[in-house]
Amino acid sequence: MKRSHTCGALTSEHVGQAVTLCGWVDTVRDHGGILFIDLRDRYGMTQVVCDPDDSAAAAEVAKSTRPEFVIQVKGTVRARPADMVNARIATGGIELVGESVTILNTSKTPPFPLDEDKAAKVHEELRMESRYLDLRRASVQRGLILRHKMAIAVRKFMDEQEFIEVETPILTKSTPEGARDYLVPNRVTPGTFYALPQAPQQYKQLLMVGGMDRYFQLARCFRDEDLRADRQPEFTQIDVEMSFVDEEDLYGIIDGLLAEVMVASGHPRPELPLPRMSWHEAMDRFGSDKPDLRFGWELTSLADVFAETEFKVFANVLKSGGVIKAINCKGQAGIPIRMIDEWTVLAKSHGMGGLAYIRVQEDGTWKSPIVKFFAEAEVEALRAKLSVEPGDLVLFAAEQAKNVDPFLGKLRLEAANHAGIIPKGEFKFTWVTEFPLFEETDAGRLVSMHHPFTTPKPEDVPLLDTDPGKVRAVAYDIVLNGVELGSGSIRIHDPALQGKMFDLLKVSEEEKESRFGHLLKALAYGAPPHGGIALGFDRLALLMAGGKTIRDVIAFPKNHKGIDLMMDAPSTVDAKQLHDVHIQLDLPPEVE
RNA sequence: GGGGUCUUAGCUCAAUUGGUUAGAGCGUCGGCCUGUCACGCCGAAGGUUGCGGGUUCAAGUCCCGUAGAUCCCGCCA
Repeated sequence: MKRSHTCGALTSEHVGQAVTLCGWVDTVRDHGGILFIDLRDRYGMTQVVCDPDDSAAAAEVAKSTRPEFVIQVKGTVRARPADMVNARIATGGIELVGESVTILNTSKTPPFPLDEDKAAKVHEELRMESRYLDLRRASVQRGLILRHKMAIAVRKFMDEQEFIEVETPILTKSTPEGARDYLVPNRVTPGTFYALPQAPQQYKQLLMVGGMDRYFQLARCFRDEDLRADRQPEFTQIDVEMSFVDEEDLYGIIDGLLAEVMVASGHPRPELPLPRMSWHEAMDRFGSDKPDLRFGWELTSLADVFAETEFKVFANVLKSGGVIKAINCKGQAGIPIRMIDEWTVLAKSHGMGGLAYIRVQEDGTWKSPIVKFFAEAEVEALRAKLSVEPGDLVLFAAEQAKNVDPFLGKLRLEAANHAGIIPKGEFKFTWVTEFPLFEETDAGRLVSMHHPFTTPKPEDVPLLDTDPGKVRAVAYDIVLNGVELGSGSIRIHDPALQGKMFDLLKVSEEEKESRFGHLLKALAYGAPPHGGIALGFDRLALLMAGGKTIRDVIAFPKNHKGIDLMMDAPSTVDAKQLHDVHIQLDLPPEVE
C-alpha cells in the first residue's frame, strides 16, 4: 500500500506514529522557510508541516507542489500546540511532520476553483465538462456517498423482507404508449430495433407469474422526453412487485422501506404508518395529486357561504355547477400588486375569469375589489370559515372544480414559495390513494391514468358499464414534500376484467396482441394476484440530500438537452457503423 | 414545439446617458517571508465583451439574427 492511513483518519491517538499519507494538495502555505500543505482525500484533510530544519529535502519537494498535485508524504504524527488547533477539521488536533515528500503526479491548474464556496457559484456547464474535478469536492462526494448508503439500506431491508433482486433486460421491446423509447438498431435482423426499457413493468409482472413472489430491483430506466431539473433521460427506480397482496401489504412494506432510507440518510425515522389521503381529498384540499403538507393554506370551499349571494360572478358560477374556493395566505397582505397581476395571468390561463382577492389591513379593514358586493352575513361567514385575521391575503377562484382545484393548487405553491414560508429540513410523506382509473383526453377518449393493468376498486366495477369516468383504481402514489416519489397499483389478474379494460380503452385485438400479447398469454397460466410500485431513486436521493437538482446526486449526469458535456455524447458515428446496423440517415435540412 | 433568464480575463463579477487605453477580487506566474490553516506583503502577465450583421462621428451598452447554458410550459402510461 502506498499509504498507511487516509487523510481523515489521524487523531491525537496516533501522535508519535510513523505514517504515510497520499492525497491531493488542497492548499500550500509557504512561509519562506516552514511550509504547510493541506492534504486532501475522500476521507478528509490533514495538515502536513515541512520544516527545512527537519528535512531540507522534503521541504524542497513540498515547495514545488501546486494545488491538485498528487503526493505521498511519509512522516511522524505530532500534536499541534494548543493555540494552533484547527477546530474546523476533524484532524485539526494533529499534524503530519513531513520527512519525505514524493510527487506522484502533477496537475494542470483546474479550469474552475475546487474550493467549496467558489465552486458552488461556477456555471454548472463548466463543472460538468470536467466532472471528474467537480467530483473531488466534498459536497459532491457527500451526495454520491448518501446515494450509496440509501442503496445499501434498500437492499438490506428488501432482503430482510424476502424480496429477491432480479435484473431485467436493458435491450427489450418497444412499447408505443407512454414515453418515447430510446431505440437500438439490431444488426442481425435488418430493420428491427430493441428499445431501452421505460420501466421493467411487464417483466416484473412476468416474474410474479413465474412465482418469484417478491421482486425488487434498483432498475435503470430510459425515457426520451424533454428534461427538467428533476428529470434525466436515464434514471433509477426502486422497482417492487409482490404476489398475494392487497394494497395494505404494499403500504406496509414501502412505509418500512422509506423509514430505513430516512435513517440511512441521517434523518429522523418517520412515524409509521405514513399518512394517507384519497386522490379526491388531495385535489379538494390541496389542488394537487402530490400535495405539499409542509404548510397549510388549504383550499376551502365557499359554496355554502355564497349560496344565496347577490354577487353575480359567484352566483353564476354556482348556478352552472361550478365551485367557489379560496386560500388564506396568512400574513401576506403586504404582497405587491404586481404579484397579484402576475397571478391573475395564471388564473386566466387556467380558465378563471380573473383573480379576486382580499388584503386585510393591520387595522382589520378589508381592501378588495369585490367585498363591496358581499352581504354583511357573507363577510362574517367568510371571516369565520377562513379564520381571516389582520395581515392575511385571501385569494379566490370561482369556476368548474376541474379548473379551480389545479389553479389554486398551483397558486398555493407559488404564493408559499414567494413568501418563503415552506420549512426546510422537514419531511412530510403522504400516500395518495384511490386514483381515478381513467382520464379523458381532449378528444373524449378514455386512457389509463396509471396503466391498463391497474385493477379497479371492486365496489366500483359495476360503474365500468355505466359511468367509467367515476371508477376508482387500486392505484396509489407516495408523495414527499410535494414531490411524487413513486407510483403503483394492484394489477388485474382476471382475464375477463382485463378484456373489459381493453374494450373501454378501445384497444384493438391487433394492438392487444402486438403490445401486450406475451403478458396476456402469461396471465392466462395461473397468474397470482399481484401488485407493486416503483419509486424514483434519484428523486428520493435528491430529497434526502436536500440538493437543488437531480444532477447533484448523479455521478455523471446529462444536461437539459440530454448531452453528456464531459463525454460529448451523443455523437455522430462513422459510415461503417451505420452500415452494419442497416441505418441510413435522413437528416433535417438545417443539420449539415 | 413555446416562454423567461443568462453569456465581459482561467473563475466570480463591475463598467454612469452610447464617449479616453474595458476594471476589481480570486486564481496563475515571479520575488520576499519560519506557525499558517481562504497565510501575509510586493510585482507581472492575462480580453475577438459568445458569434454574425446593423444603426452611429463613436457600441460591452441600442436594434436584428444566431449559438450555448439554465429554469418553466407542452411532454414524461
